[in-house]
Amino acid sequence: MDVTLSLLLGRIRKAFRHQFESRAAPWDLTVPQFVVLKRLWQSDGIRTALLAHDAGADSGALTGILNRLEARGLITRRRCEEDRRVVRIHLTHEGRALEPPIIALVASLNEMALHGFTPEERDALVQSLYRIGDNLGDE
Amino acid sequence: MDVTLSLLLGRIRKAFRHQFESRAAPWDLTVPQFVVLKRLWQSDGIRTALLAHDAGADSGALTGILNRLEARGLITRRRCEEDRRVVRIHLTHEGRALEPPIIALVASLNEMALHGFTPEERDALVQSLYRIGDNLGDE
DNA sequence: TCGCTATAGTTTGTACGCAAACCAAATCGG
DNA sequence: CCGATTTGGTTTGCGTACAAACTATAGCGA
Repeated sequence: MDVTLSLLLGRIRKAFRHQFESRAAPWDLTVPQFVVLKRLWQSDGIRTALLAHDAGADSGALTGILNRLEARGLITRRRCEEDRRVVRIHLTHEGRALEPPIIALVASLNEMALHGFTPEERDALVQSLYRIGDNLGDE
Repeated sequence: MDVTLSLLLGRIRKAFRHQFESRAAPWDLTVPQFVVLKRLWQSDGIRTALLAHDAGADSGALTGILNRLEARGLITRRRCEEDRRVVRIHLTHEGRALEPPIIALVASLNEMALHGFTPEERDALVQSLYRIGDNLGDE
């Protein structure tokens, strides 16, 4: 086990991103942008801080991602009236329209990644990954 | 399994990096810098392209990493005499001296990540990760 | 030998990840 | 009610990842 684990994860991450970006080329989406949109598809109009947390990005990085998504007309920013420090992110019609094809794309990508795994193996893998996260103080 | 797998891997990656960088703080090393040094500890004097490949970075990113390691006196660049396009990377005394503490650090970090795993579970996990890499066209 | 092409690295431009500095709005204590 | 602190986001600076353009050197064929 000299693979250092992080090298292994890094290779998978790279392969995953490469597959995603080549398949998502028609929409010109990066993985982080997808993760942000995915969270918005679940609940539109959430605030920046929650979106950043759930998407696994810090607020600094999220600002740039949101700028690009906004420039492309996929989302809009709206100041919250009750608390004017808060910005709420809303999907546009175009942003919402991406959900079906992109979700299907990612589902097939996950299927590709786990091709040949039995349900038990998949479950064991996911459990192992959760355990590692816990061990490393994921929080 | 809506976790998208990539989110799970991303969280682990982040936790791993956080742990590494806090423990490696005395040496001020990033994970990519560590991976490059690790490869050099195995075989000093290899060429840039091989180093980039084995460290999982492209040559473009490696240039920056090597610049920083060189500026800190951990490595030196040397033009190859037979083929003057090639640059060979050599460890300095300081760079070589980092090996024992950093290797020990990473070993304990891997141990932390896999705490509570039986040898069989560890093996199954590593095999699963290799299979995923293959499925995604790791190459 | 001359031009063509391939190869090794560096440079450049975009997109993040992360931490720290910053600004504006809200809240708290006296 | 006012100053200090806290909170929500943006900006900035550094370190990659990745792709594309560029430079220098090598090797190849006519």
